[in-house]
Amino acid sequence: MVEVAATRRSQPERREEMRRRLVAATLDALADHGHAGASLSVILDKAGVSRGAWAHHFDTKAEMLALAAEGLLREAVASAGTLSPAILPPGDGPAALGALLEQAWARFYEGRHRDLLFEVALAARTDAELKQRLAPIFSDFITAVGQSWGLALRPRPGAGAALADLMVLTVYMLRGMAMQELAAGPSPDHARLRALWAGLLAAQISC
Amino acid sequence: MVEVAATRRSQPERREEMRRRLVAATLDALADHGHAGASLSVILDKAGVSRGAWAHHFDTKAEMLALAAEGLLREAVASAGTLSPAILPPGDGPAALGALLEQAWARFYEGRHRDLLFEVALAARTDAELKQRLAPIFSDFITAVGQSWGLALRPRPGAGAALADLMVLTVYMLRGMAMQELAAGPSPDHARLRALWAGLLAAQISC
DNA sequence: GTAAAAACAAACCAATCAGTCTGTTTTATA
DNA sequence: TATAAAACAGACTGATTGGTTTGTTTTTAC
Repeated sequence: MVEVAATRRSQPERREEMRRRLVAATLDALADHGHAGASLSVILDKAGVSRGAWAHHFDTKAEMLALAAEGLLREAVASAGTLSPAILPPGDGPAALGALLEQAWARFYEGRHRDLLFEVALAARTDAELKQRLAPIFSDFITAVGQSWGLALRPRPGAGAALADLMVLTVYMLRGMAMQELAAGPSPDHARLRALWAGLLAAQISC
Repeated sequence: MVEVAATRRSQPERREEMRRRLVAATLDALADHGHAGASLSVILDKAGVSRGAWAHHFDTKAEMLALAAEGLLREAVASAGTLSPAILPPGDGPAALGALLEQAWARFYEGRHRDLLFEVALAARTDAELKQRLAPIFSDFITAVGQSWGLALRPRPGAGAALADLMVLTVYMLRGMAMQELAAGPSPDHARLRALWAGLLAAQISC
């Protein structure tokens, strides 16, 4: 009889991995079924975790959801801070700005990440506790975009708009476009519209 | 004993009014509690309608929700078509465009209407049947904005961007801003940012 | 090695979910 | 005015919800 060596793990290891699995499964359930469909049973199935084990690590579903949402948004804030400087090709304005837009689009406003962002924002709307925890992170995201994307950019001499403001407007536009794709499906026009936006920005920004 | 004269109503009247009440209550519940919290019981409480009466008029909650969402969006499409021409003050560009933006903002992207728009869009994401019914209306909205807002506007001679595209970008920007307010609360910067965008538009558009 | 604590499993619970069933009231038809 | 049909009310149903309870396995501390 072969005895499979039960991988012995310390309790901190166990605890951390279990909580990580549960939080990940919460986001998976949110992405797959939306806030309304992400029941505890669905989440636990995805995590492969029993109800009893779950209860040992979290008091309520709301607490677990809040933790998952906070993690998602904090990562987005951190990611926003590292977006622009590295990827901007030097020289020609519209193309470089276009590349920045495409990076932001792909990172935040397509696919699963976009879906989660919207699900979490909407969930917070009607849940005071969740809203209180998430609202400041949403604000941080905009602040991060405004402050850090401008690092590799310079306003053109005669430009009437501050760099930070232009970057915030850009993010808002991408978000609205993302919502359109979420609701109506992807549109072939959108890549062209992003390039058009980059061109308008280039009149204000040099890089 | 006073006999209150029971207001006699025809069956078509009854039917129509009951369905109208139920659809209105569905939107109220959606606005107040979100998709996840808008249970049939909540909706029926708001409507003041019994379960039996409801069942006589709708087969499923999903069907009623779809009808409510369709109505909401079709009204928005119609409203988008009548937005610009009447309200634009003639003459000076940035101010007129600013007024257009503020109109659009107030009509679509503030308060209850904004909340419902987002709730409905997100609900459709994970509900294939609902998505199939709503997606074309979301597309119609963008088409309507692109086509009709340009009626009172003219591109400036040297402008590189089509009017319709600029209007669509504008709506996307407003939407993204709306989502920020939904998630993080209203921001005093946003009115300024809208005016800033109106100024940038004025470089491309004369009116 | 042994006792305590942490981790885990699964049966269980009251409340609520969407939807149905049965019977009553109101309107329409003849 | 009698009969049928539509409108309505409220009790009821099985499934599912978030959460609890009881008992077992694994890790830790002595």
